[in-house]
Amino acid sequence: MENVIIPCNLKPPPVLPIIPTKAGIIQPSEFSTTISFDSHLDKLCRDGRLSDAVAALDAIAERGSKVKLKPRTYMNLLQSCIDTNSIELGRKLHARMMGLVQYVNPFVETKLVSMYAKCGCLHDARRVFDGMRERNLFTWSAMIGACSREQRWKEVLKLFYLMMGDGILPDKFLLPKILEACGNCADFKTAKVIHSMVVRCGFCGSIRVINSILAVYAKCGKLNWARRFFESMDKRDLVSWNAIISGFCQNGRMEEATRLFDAVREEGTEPGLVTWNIMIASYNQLGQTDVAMGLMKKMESLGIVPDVFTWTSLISGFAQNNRRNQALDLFKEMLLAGVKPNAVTITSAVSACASLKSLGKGLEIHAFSIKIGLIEDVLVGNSLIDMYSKCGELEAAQEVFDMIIEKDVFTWNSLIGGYCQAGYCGKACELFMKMQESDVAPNVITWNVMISGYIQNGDEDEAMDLFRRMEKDGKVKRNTASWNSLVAGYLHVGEKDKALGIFRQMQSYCVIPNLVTMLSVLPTCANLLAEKKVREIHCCILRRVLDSELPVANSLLDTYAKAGNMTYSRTIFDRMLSKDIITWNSIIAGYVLHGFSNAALDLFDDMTKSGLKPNRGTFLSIIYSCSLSGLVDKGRLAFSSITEDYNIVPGLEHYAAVVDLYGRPGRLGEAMEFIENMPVEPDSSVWAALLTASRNHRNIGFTVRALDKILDLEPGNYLIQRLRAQADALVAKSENDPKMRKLEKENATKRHLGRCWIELQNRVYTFVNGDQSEPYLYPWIHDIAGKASKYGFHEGLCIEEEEKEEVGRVHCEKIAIAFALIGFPRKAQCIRIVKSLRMCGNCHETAKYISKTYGCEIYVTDSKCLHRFSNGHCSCKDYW
DNA sequence: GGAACTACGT
Repeated sequence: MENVIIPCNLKPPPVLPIIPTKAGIIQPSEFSTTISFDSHLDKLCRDGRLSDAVAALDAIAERGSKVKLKPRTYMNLLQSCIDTNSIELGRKLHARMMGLVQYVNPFVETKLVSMYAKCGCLHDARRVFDGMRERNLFTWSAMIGACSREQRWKEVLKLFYLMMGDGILPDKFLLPKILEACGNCADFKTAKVIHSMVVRCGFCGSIRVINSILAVYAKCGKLNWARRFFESMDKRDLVSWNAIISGFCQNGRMEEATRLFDAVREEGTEPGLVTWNIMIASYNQLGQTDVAMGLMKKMESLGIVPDVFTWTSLISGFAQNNRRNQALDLFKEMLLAGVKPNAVTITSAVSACASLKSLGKGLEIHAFSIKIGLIEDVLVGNSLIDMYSKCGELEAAQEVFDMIIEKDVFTWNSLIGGYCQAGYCGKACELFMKMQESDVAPNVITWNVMISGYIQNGDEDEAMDLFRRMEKDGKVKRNTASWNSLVAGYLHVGEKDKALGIFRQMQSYCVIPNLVTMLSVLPTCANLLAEKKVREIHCCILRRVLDSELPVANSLLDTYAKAGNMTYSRTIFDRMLSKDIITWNSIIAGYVLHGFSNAALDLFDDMTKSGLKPNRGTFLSIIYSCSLSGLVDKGRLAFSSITEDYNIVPGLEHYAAVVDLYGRPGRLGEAMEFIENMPVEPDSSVWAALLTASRNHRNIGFTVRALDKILDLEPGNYLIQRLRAQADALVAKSENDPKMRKLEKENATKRHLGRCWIELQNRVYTFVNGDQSEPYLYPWIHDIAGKASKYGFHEGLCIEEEEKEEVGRVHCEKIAIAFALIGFPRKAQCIRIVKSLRMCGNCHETAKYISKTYGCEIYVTDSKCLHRFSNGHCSCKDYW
């Protein structure tokens, strides 16, 4: 601002009194000229004394004087209110006018509408507008302009039709706004109406109107219309090019967009900053952030300086493509380049911090946004609330919430969600109540957030109550996400069956499940008992055409593998058009699970040939495949290449896999040496791998060492205590060890852990060791077990997880197999059993024998691994 | 009195 120098010898001008002594008449002694009350008020306005002018009006009205002012005076007063953004004075003025103006003047009323509209009081503008008897083009323009500023596009279109009904046509200034609304509502019909109107009324001369029409066609995805229109244009400017390029970009047709981008030059125009921005933003949205980055470099080399749009779209592109740290680096770079971020930029950067749960960086940007005066922005505030909630800093989130003056539904939802996530349902509920009293109504998301908050914190009743009430009390229609909240909530608290129940119910209510539903429900079926359920869900996925969604296909193939159906898993894999690292890892892990190590290794080769980089999960499967195939050296090589070639720090799971690798062929010494040289402290999974190895190779010394190490780490582990006692008994060569008896007495409740489940004809049956529910099975069991032991049973180190089988205490999996084969009306071809403990050697041999003599496949998942018995062999190669 | 093409959060 310039400094105004006031000469010191000059007296300040006389100050106008608020009201002349007699209404409307000015005392000649006070003023050089006689002026009317109208001009008195005008002068007050011009001098910036708007409040005095209003006070004068007030005073006059209080005296009861009937003053008739010129409409022009009111308009000037209102215009001053607009210029100085003085909404309170404007309201006062409005109230006075109601009493003072004898006749309704559409011009004054229009001014009122535009005052309210410009000050953001859409409601009041609408009230005045609705009360008007006569509206002119200005009136409609003011109202439509206000709605368009507030992005209330549907209202804009409604107003447009009303206006046409009144016989008033929009002019070339109003048309672009209405067309913008058409674009945002995808209202192609109205756009066509306007197009023909423009042609008929001769507005074709306005390039802005023409560009707007082009933009609507492009935005509505009517690219052929847009192209034809574009080609028919007599005159095109850069904006026209931008509009058509943007249309192709938004519909993902990047090739055509690029061709058009090149065509700009051919026409002799240079692509401008906006043109580049459109291309850059599109590549970002498509996840091709590197291409976008390259474009920015190219644009800079051509001398075009990236602006806040360029930077912001790159930052949000990186943030949304799991490259949040780079997004924040870009943010810094932008500041260094001297480009001032705006609310959208800050929002993107803060949301990157939120996903990173990086409180430090979030705080920095919070402080920065205060510095540059963006803290009151609702967008910035909302993202900060989200960031603080995700970082568990609810007090800070609350503080930001309290600071936001004009809260929107996101503001409320973010904080409510934050409290729910942190488990403070009471606090969330309090806010939920307050929100209902505020002028922001809870939307379906608010209700869903509350529901999932309650259910994840174990308050099922309250959640169901909200779920029932939302439609009636909340006047909010339930959506798929509402049902998903219930499904995910039950899963969160481990209630798989209830989650599946909700899934079924949702289908009976004809609610269409979506990707999220499938991704929640599928993993619940990742076991041998649920194979049929997986097929059921698979059908549902096909019906909803969700099989083309990569995450769904990945989850489906993974679940099939875990449910024991490798054939379907492979079919899905083969039919997938695009595959990512998760796809490959899932199928490879599936083959390892089923003991097909060669298939796993072959797929690993295919995967690396396709150019994908293996990650930790891939390597884990590969080491286990090598272990299964006895390829110790190859396995060791794979383990070394984790660090050497891929720069990944191996996890404990990788170390355990290497112990398994040495352990299988009985290279126990090397396994032990490997453990001793580990750079990290081995955990019980590493020792458990050694335990398995030493048990399988009947090395009592190593067995005891491994058991002792595990007991150090998990002193309360009953199973390990039992095995340890058995080992002592074995060393003492006494079958009747007192320690063992003491242990079993103390843990009487834990003893009957031998339990298994089997699914037959859509029903799951449970059996415990020595189960007497089907006594007629026993003769068959004893007969088969006898034959099986002759067939090839060799005693291992007799340390088993459950008590020895005696007469009348047959292990449950034998009973289950017998039930499936002879107890059930239809003989099963494929038997699927889940067992709580590790199978004993005898049951394992029996299962192998049965698979050969009965020609069936038997799948047993025990606490160690999946056993697939077929034709007398087991997928674990007798090492488990 | 005023306009077209570009970036965004649960």
